[in-house]
Amino acid sequence: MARRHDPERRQRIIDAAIRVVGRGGIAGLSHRSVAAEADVPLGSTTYHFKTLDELMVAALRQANEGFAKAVAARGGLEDPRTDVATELAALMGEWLAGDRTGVELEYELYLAALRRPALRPVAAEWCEDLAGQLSRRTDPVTARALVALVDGICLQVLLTGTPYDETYAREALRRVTAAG
Amino acid sequence: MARRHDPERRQRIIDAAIRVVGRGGIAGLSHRSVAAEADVPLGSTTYHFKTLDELMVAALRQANEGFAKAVAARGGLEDPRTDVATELAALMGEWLAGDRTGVELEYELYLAALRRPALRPVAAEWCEDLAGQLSRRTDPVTARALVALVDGICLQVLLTGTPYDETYAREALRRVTAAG
DNA sequence: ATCCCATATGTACGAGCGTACACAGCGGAC
DNA sequence: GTCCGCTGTGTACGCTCGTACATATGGGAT
Repeated sequence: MARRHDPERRQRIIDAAIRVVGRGGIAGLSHRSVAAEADVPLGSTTYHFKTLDELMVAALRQANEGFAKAVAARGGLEDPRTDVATELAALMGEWLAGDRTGVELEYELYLAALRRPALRPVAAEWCEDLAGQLSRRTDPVTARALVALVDGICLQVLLTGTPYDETYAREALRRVTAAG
Repeated sequence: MARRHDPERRQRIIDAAIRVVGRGGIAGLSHRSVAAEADVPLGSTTYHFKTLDELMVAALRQANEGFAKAVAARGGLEDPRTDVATELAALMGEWLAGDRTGVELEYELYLAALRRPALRPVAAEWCEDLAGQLSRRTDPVTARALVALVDGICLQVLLTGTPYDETYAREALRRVTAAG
């Protein structure tokens, strides 16, 4: 049999789950499909994650961390010389530019919190993390509003198929940043 | 056997689908569950709706119409004496106030467009309808931004479990309405 | 009166699912 | 060295699902 006490086993399963959701959506997520993708036996997935909710929590948390790292790496949100609205609009453009796969995956896990209370704390983390980054440049209320607007704009692009309009996004974000 | 050529049959199935999604989410939607809810045989649902996507399109469209009617009935968006931001914030408060069932149902069908291209035109209709109503009071760009912000604020309430803060929503909406 | 077809129905099939459970083997406790 | 428990594995059960299909029937067209 395969080696025991594989410390990477759990991580391999999470990575596989993310690939499965990216390819076929949450609808295609099952203990079996993840096991096949990760090339581990069925019992291994059910052992490490009793329920699919648990697996989704781990996958969403990992996706969030990846996004946060990508934002931090870009660094524009910390540079006081850049305009927050411009920077956010550019960030969205970059995110939405490539194929839909990446952003679709993250939003699908994020939106799954609508019906799965277990995911809500992780979804809240995402909002708070982004709002926290923005709080270095604006007040908390504005930061929160910006996060909501970013979410709304991305969603409309993804849900309606409308192409992303960076100029429009920048203008809308700029209005929110303009204090009371 | 039951009577033939029942003209209400199709409508009964759509109504049942909406109740099923409201109760158990899209995950619980199947030809069988809808057939049971509508008290029709299985073959009836598969006959009228070859795929579940078709059924979801019909359900989302009906839900959208219900929402549009509710907004129109409130009427505040047409009264030039009211503030658009205040009116929208109040509308959201009303919508989010009761149990989550109604708004959860509509958002779940709406968000399903992320992965189901068949739903995107209907999701786009929803955005355009609301933006159209708002266009009587503001320019089209502002209207579009308001719709995005409304979506974002509602989502964050629903996804994170945060209680709705009408004062905050009104302030954020007000900033967007303030012309550039 | 006859025919045709959209509508309506019941049943059966194969696939995939979560779950449960018995068993295997490693590693630390003692 | 012995034992125990956590990690890992394979298999089988019962269920629900979409789909296909043979069949029934009513009403409009001819």
